[in-house]
Amino acid sequence: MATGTRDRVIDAALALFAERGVAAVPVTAIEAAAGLAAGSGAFYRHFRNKTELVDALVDRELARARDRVPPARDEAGSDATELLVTRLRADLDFLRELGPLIHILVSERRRNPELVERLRSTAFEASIESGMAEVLSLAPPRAVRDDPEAAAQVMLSAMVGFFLAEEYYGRPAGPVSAERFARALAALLTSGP
Amino acid sequence: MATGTRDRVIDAALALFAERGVAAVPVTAIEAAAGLAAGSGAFYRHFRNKTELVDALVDRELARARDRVPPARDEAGSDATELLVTRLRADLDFLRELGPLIHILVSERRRNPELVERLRSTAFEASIESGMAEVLSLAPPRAVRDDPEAAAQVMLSAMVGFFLAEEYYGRPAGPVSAERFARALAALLTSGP
DNA sequence: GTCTATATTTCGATAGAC
DNA sequence: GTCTATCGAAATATAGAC
Repeated sequence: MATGTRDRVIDAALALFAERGVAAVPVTAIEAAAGLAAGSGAFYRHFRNKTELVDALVDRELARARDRVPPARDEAGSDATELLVTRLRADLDFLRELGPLIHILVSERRRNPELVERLRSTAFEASIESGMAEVLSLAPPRAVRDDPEAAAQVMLSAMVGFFLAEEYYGRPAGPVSAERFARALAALLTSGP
Repeated sequence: MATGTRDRVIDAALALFAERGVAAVPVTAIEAAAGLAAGSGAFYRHFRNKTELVDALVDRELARARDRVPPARDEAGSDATELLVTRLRADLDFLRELGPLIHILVSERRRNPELVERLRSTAFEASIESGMAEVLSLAPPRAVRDDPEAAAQVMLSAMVGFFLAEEYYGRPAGPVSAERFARALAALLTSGP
């Protein structure tokens, strides 16, 4: 596999970086995990250095995230809360898929301020906007109607906070499962019966 | 200053670790930032190695966080939402104070699973419990009464998520200020007029 | 493209003078 | 306790055979 190795290196690095952090993973460890001889410079046939690998990795994973098709919605016969729960479940799955990339982006944020700004001004703002539209379409309570933008950020922040606690603590941090969390959040954001 | 240097080293390391991550900061950089000659082993008169420094740093900062006295509440004449906003403001200030420590704990979580568990089983669970008590005492809407534990975790997760977005993006990530965020969250969790 | 081998740099850690 | 000096280990990166 001529060009397949490059992707194997990225795959190996993605897992190692997410686990230990970029700075703590030597190139030799990446080589080993990618099935190359550790200590051979084989890595350098594919990337000039570790920095360039990080860039390529982030580019590839962000593109992958962008291209991900949102699952088709089956809304028939559901009430507002139920619809929102479905969305929140999908959001959490998405975050979980992106988990390794997120850890890397966080640990590399100081070395890549332009990337941070790109994410903020596109992904973040788009999330708020779409969250606002969603929540407004679902018979929201007064608190949501009063400031839909802030309510959308509450929704987004809560999901991110839950996801990160899950990641940090290894498993659900408390007695509240993801499903129960999503239901509680959805119930707060919709009037319900 | 005999023992003062030790604390200066910890202070310097706290800032550097939070900024770049523990693994990426060499001992020489810590020495320089603490006013010692970079490359001299002066560091090793105070700590056996970097691992021991991390332990001492985390211990010191966690003790500092535990000893922090919560600001006295002045509740007279406030309604439920207002009381909760006050609490959320204080929570966010607390998180901001702990910012550097939080980054270090996150980046070191794989190397210190016992510490992670200690945090989960004390700080996390205590936060949920006290959040649940607080939110139940404030004329909550039906969604909160249905599952107060989950509602408390929504509150905690939202605050953590907001705080982390602020930290990651450098400043408020979107058009919603901390104050506006706290108001929206408090309004969702209380019936309010 | 991958290997063995190695040059080079950086970092962790210690010895000994002051 | 801090310094200069330095050793040894580990990591980055290159050279050249296959």
